[in-house]
Amino acid sequence: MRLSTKGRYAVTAMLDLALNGKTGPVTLAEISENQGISLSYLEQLFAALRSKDLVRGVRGPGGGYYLGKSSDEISIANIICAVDEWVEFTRCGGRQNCSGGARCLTHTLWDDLSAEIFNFLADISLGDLVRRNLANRNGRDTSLSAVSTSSSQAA
Amino acid sequence: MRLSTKGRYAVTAMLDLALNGKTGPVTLAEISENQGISLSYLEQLFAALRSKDLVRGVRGPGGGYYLGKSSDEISIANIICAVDEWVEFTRCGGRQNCSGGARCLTHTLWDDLSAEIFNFLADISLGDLVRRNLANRNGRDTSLSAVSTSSSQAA
DNA sequence: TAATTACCTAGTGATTTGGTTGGAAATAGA
DNA sequence: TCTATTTCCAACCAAATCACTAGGTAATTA
Repeated sequence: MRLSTKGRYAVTAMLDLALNGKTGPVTLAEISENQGISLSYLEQLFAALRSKDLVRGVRGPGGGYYLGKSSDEISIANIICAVDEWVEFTRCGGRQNCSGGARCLTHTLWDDLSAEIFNFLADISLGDLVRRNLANRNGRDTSLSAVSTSSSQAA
Repeated sequence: MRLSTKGRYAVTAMLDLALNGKTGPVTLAEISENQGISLSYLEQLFAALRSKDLVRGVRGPGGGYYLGKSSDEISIANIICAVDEWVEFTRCGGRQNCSGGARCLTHTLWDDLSAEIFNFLADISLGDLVRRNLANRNGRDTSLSAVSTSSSQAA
């Protein structure tokens, strides 16, 4: 898995779209202005998002972008994978030349952990984030998703 | 947050250390051999891990690295933060010049999500991963941590 | 026709990645 | 004490990635 600033930009832009796209299409110029991301960089990100059907573009005056599907059907994992080229994990290409077994062992552990992280992000949708915010206008600490058993360790 | 191949290398190396360090110190040469990571790159990673007291080095023949504390006291988030320089999230530096409010809104949403991801990774320890593997020798699908409510969405 | 917008391609400086080289300091064993 | 081993440390490097700029073309509206 890969979670970089590029993915953050994409998620941020999609959030902007989910929040402001209720009435009509949102232009990249608006998102650029709102989020402080350069227009051309947004174009590149949205090319990737469009290829995965996460957004739908409308050309011409009055055009812009819509979400490609309902905000509940778009997970954070979907967005990050679209722009960050889901890096395939080196799992020794099956079982070949995995010297000693110690290598395969840690690879397996890492793969399991990666899958867990992916599932975590796949379970949070754009809709979840938006609703959480609306519900949290003056309240506090609304749980983001079904998953929320944090405690024990801090930074 | 930031989850790159660099962090993956660090987690993988720490897993190797947790698995093989029961009897004595583990040399970087062994980890390099086991995991296919260059020795010098490991040195750089372990310099960062050492500065955060996640590992303890012993010089000289028969030397190597120990875990700096119990594997239960080392979270995945600890490891990734040590090598990846925990990127501070642009939250508009407080509340200044955040045009329109739409920007602050998505920033807040992103910050909340980031915190959630961090908590998720902070709740998984090296010890969890090791125990999961031992428990899963011939069994299947042992839950990794307390957190495991996945369903609904897939890739 | 003109303005607006998505869409496309190429390039660019800065940073990060993952690695190499060449050591120095500490320690165990001969 | 000498030597081998190992961590430690600094500088440097090619390749990739990041975030952006520049300069268009295609579709659509008024």
